[in-house]
Amino acid sequence: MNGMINYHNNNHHDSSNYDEKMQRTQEYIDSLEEERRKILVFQRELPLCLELVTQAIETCKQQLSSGTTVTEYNFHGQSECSEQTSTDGPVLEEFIPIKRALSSDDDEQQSRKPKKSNISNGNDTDNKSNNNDKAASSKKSDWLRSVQLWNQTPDPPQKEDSPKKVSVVEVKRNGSSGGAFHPFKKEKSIGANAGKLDVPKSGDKTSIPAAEASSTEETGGTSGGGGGGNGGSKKEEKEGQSQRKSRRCWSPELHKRFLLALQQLGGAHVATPKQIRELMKVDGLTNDEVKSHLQKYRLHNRRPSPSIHSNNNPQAPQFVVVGGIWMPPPEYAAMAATTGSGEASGGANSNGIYAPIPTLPPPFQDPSASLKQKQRYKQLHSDDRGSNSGGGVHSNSHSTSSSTDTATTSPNY
DNA sequence: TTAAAAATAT
DNA sequence: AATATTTTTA
Repeated sequence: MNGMINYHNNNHHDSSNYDEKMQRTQEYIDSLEEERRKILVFQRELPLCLELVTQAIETCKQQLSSGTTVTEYNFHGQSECSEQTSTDGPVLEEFIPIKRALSSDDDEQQSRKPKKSNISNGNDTDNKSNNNDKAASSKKSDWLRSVQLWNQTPDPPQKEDSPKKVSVVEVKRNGSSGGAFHPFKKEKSIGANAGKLDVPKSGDKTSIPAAEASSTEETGGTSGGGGGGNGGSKKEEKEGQSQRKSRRCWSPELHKRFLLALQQLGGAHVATPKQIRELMKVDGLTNDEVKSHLQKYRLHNRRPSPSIHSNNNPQAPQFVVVGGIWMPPPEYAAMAATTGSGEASGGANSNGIYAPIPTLPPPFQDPSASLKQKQRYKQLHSDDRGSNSGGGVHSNSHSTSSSTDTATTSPNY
């Protein structure tokens, strides 16, 4: 701020050289200070960096005040940077990993190419040329905005924090209104579960996708390829199956329902899209959507890597699969203990990631499910699941009832 | 530019 | 119905 300090007001001094040096020093200090402000945000992560910069500033100021020959602090002379832990300027160059050009929130230059906004570091070979610090303030703000980008988790509106620990260190910018702009807004209280779940989806698939401003709510905001408001036209396109459906977003609630259905059907591998859809009772949900989601779910569910078996990595949260459904061990234990009703809420954790599993113990499952399990027995065993050397637990025949096979994996889904 | 999610095709 | 591929979005 107040970027320009008018140093050298009286440069009448013919020793222009001196003034020049002073000026450059001052500029450098300014740059350093600005840099420091930036780093300040990452105080936790880059304490040493902060310290370095601070020291550098002090050093420079001393030099400036003492008026001694500051002459050569050639910043990027990479020459001496090797040995010196001296904490002087040059080091700064290392720390500028910042990439911006992430989303600029509000100002959209539509259709503008994202010009590469190069962040101008303080450093410079030709400091003269780019000493346009015009950007001083604006630059700062931009940068600050970008700060929260790094973990900007697009977490959906999601019901407020569950009591669970929110361990994340991140700075969320939730508070502000601007935050989530999930196109869909579902989040009707499902907990209340009026039985009717308003689906985020537009009315029906068959109808022309176009005019969807669906009355009640939501419809996929992202106007699809058709472009949202295509008032336009292009009827000649065969209406039957024209545009792609607008992308539907599976809200946590929706997913929760999905999981619920899944569990009632006996697991992801035995459930069938149609059944799932019917069980979910979500209005407007199509088979294809469920199918797609199921596919993704299975995909994520698959054993991540055979390699890590004996390696119980303590830091990786482990999940246990029960009847084809993932659940965190503690919950599983608890549930197993109580044999209680399956209403352990699951679905999405606070991160908005799927933390699967409301599950119910094997005891009660749909008879049809078990039937299907039998039908599908071959398939289940044809895939890679036992193929790897691991401790092939499951080759032994298992009755349908005790289908609990356990495995550990990453919590990806 | 990549990766993930959803839609669509086979 | 399951899986593969393509398209869209972050």
